[in-house]
Amino acid sequence: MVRPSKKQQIPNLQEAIKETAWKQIAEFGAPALSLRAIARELKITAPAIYNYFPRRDDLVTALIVDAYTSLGDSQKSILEGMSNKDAATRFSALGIAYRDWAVTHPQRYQLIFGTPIPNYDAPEDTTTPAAAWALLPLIETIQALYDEGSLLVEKLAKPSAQLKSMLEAWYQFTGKTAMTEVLYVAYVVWSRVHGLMMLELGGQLPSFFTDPGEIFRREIATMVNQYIGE
Amino acid sequence: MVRPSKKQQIPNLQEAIKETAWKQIAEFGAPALSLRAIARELKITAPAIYNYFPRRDDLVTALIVDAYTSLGDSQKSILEGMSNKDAATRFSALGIAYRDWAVTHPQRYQLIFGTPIPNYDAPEDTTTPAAAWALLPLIETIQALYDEGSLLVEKLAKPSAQLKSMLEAWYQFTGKTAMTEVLYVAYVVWSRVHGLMMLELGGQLPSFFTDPGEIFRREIATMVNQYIGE
DNA sequence: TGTACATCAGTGAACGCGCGTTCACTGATGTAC
DNA sequence: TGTACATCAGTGAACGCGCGTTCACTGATGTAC
Repeated sequence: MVRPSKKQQIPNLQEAIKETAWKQIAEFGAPALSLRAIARELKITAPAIYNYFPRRDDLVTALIVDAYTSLGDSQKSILEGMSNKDAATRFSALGIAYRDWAVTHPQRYQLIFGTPIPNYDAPEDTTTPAAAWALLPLIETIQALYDEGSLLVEKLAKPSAQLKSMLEAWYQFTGKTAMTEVLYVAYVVWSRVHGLMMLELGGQLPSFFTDPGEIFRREIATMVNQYIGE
Repeated sequence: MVRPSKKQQIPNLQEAIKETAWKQIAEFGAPALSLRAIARELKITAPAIYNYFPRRDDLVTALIVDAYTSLGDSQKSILEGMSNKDAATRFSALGIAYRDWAVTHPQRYQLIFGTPIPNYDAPEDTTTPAAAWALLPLIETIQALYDEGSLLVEKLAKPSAQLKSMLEAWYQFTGKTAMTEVLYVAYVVWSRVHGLMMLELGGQLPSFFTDPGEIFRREIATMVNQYIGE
């Protein structure tokens, strides 16, 4: 007969904490995340969490980094084995995958791109690289289009001096790996995709909005027509 | 000599409460809104607020409705006196005004279009009409373009059956005042504009992003080229 | 003009609650001899 | 194989705090006669 132990027996408690955190974020929203609620659900005491995350913010940071990494991985893996496909196809696949990831993990999406959690200060040195990682596949793909000459740069209006210097700074920031035109297109593409996702995930659309995915795919096609030639 | 009164003397306390609420939302974010904090700042006691807002959610609802109304008024007033201007000009002015409003009132923008407040349930019958009012000028303007034949509907790909029926439902919802093609374009336009604003207001852009407004104006111009002919 | 009374906006105390975090502890497990 | 000891993950009690909401009250103001 096994005596009930006073100690918990959850293997990999660190992961269990994060999983439970995601569950709660999904249910009550990121701003309502609470260590005590997590502990309650895991049937452990709140201070036990401190063995893995010294402060609440550290847990939030870990969740954010995980989310960025998960998105970045998903973007990256969709491109793998597609290098033989043409530019427009790769670009579209990236867009579709972006939405798929967001729809599958709406909480993760809201956490990294939605309204920031109150009283949480993101440590930039941890958070920014993770964010850059998530959006790198998009930039790289557009840069590849540029390199092969199928990005319709001549269609772009001449940027003002101020915009030019801003893009220049961004160019420096990327380690001169992505051209300013590429960065501009990437930003515009991302903003469009992001806008659609925020509307779709925000839960504020009227109930007759049954197929935001269709509109999303059409917008991707629009962008392909607009920015990709050949 | 005036004896100090035990009672407060704030004229129009209702408005003062809302103003203070906005101030706090701006500073700490909407999810951190607290009646006690508002009372503290106004130097009144918390229960006094209950004379004006029976529950915390009622205050939040009032703020949301005010925000929608404010945006709608701003959109509407920008169109006034512009009926003699051409379609593209009116459309652009609406877009620029949208951003101006959002930049001037970032908290209001986040409250109505950002991540919803946890533990707050919006009363749809109050909130939805206000939201519709805010976006009406955009829809009306695009409908006017459609009516005068300058909306490039032939450029739009044929919608799938599902998208068609969804737009049909929306058409019914507007009281058959806006055509399905108009609604589609309005949604796409709104999503683009919304995406740019969320990125700009989210505060998550790197510091070298000095001029998101320029990109915004270029996107408006892009949309004019894309959707408006003649 | 002066008094008695009703109204009602704001007060102050209290409620029950959940939160993040600290602290000394316990008891199961692994290690050394 | 058996004992002594160190390690350390998780416990339980406690802290100080802020929250939304309730309640009986007070006292300034307006109204009726």
